[in-house]
Amino acid sequence: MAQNPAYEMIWQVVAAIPVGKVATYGQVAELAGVPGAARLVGRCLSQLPEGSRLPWFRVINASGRISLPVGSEGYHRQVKLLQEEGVAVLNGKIRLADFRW
DNA sequence: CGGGTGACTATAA
DNA sequence: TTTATAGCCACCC
Repeated sequence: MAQNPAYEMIWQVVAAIPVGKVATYGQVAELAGVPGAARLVGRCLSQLPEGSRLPWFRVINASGRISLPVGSEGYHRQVKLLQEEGVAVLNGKIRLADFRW
């Protein structure tokens, strides 16, 4: 899929996010060694195959919200998966205590 | 090399 | 709190 090292790093970082916690795109980018490339992270996740084991749902934007269109299938799935891990999602916002920061 | 794009961000109004 | 704007980075024509 990605021959590009940045993508592999991103996947590695996302896979390292602990269960029950979330991280922002910007933070993932930084930890992946490509600070400032938050958009790259989003691009990377958007291209993930559906059956991927990557915990993509643990990645949210800097506002503590899900970056998928509200009401979309992906949005709904992300909320469900997060709540199943104990991450509180109220009014579309992830509880601050669930962030890694 | 130039221009458009996106699951982003920070800042200003 | 919401909307605009302007940077951001890598990718793809």
